[in-house]
Amino acid sequence: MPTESKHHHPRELPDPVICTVDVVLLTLVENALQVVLARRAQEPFRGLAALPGGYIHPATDRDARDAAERVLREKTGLQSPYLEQLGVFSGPGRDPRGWSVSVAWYALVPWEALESRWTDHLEVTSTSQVRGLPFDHERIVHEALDRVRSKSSYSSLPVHLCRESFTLPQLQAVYEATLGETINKVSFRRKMEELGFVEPIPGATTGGAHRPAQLYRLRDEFRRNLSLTDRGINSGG
Amino acid sequence: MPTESKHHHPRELPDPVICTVDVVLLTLVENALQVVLARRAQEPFRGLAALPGGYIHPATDRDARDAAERVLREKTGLQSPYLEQLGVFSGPGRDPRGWSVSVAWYALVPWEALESRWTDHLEVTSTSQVRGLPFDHERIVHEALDRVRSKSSYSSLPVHLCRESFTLPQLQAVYEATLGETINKVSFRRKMEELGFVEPIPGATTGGAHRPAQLYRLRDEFRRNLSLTDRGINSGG
DNA sequence: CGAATAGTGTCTGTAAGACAGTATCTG
DNA sequence: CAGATACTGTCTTACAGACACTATTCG
Repeated sequence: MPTESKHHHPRELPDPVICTVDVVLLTLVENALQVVLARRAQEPFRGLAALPGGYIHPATDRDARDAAERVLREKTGLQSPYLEQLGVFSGPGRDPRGWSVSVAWYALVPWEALESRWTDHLEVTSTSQVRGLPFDHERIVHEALDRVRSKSSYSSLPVHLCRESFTLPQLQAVYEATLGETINKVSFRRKMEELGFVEPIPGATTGGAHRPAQLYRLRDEFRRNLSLTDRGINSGG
Repeated sequence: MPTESKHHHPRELPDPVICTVDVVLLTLVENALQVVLARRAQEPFRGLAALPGGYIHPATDRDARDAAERVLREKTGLQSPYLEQLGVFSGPGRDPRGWSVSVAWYALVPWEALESRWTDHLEVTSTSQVRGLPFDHERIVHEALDRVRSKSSYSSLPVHLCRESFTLPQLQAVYEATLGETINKVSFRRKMEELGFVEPIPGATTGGAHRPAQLYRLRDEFRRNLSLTDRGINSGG
């Protein structure tokens, strides 16, 4: 990858670049998408709520994904949520410490996974009103939301916001929350059948008032890989 | 983004990370997708054909995209091809110099844009037989191909492999090349009408034998932004 | 039985693919 | 006019959305 044309001398390395990871951790509270923020323990922006992030540690991280998983673990205790790379945000101005590269990731977890390990340096904000974030974190959040919305329209992505077991009406509500629009019930169920990433849990149904609903679970093959369709789950992608 | 918990002392920075960009430059020769490789002028892997790449230069690059554009300019003379971020490839093993982060990009250009500035340190390889690339460049190429194929099925992406003016049958052939499958002619023309990213050039048609074809051009609004459809241009996404 | 939620049957409109037709050039 | 390529009209099929119907619980 290097290209400089100094001949015969040991070549100069360019100035070092600050290498970090940032994670947009999304969850659903009462069918509204929320971002999880962590109060910063260090400068810069100490005390401010920001995306969970940190330096890449070449000594211990196996790659950038590993760094993102470590950061998530350190700040939220989450072990292995659904995690996907969003992209790189870079430049001299985004971090006051200097020219930086941040590998941004987004993660989806059911609220219940967070609730148990909650600590007071964490907070949740509705995605519709994230404001005042340091660095370029607001831009990162918005790009993550765009990505999640777009992927939700043709994949099993939103299922990772659901608990271990869920009903189809619940899953539909989750899709509607991430897509920001209502979905036709019949079409939705047809699509879920076609995509085949959920399976009914034999004999398990919801209790409570009204007709009980069949409980479903994510099929194992789709824990790490999404199920995709080209024709779209809703009308407008 | 940093998280270490040293109190009151200036915190230790982690070891530096090698920061580079790599570009998967794609073009079409006789309706077959080709990758453009550059022979490496420097160690490691001096003399081997590899993806055009190089260090990020914090002193002069405004961001990673700027670095990728510079690298492309330096190695191929290309000024501003269609260029999109693919993602980050990282880890201790991919570069013999040490723990590295490469921001990978893919670019699409018409063959004619390259032909003129060709130099002997460049070579083209059919995407179906890229082999023996250093680093993890083979993986990067394959991910770029997946991405291009997938985006081609619902966007105007492939048009960037066409020259300034082109006919609809030519454009269809380009789509078929990137998708690797034939497309129904009527459906294709309906889709192009619907997507609306091309416009007929008034009065311009092809010469030569047979019925002349209407020449089209990319509409200005879609030079930097793709035109998207949710329903797919071909059958299988 | 009524309210409420879960789940299905079926009709209709829309959009994609197949196929065959018409159009326009060269030699 | 034959051959070749560009373009279009139209039929058929598949799928998405609308809507109404049935099913099953609780009180």
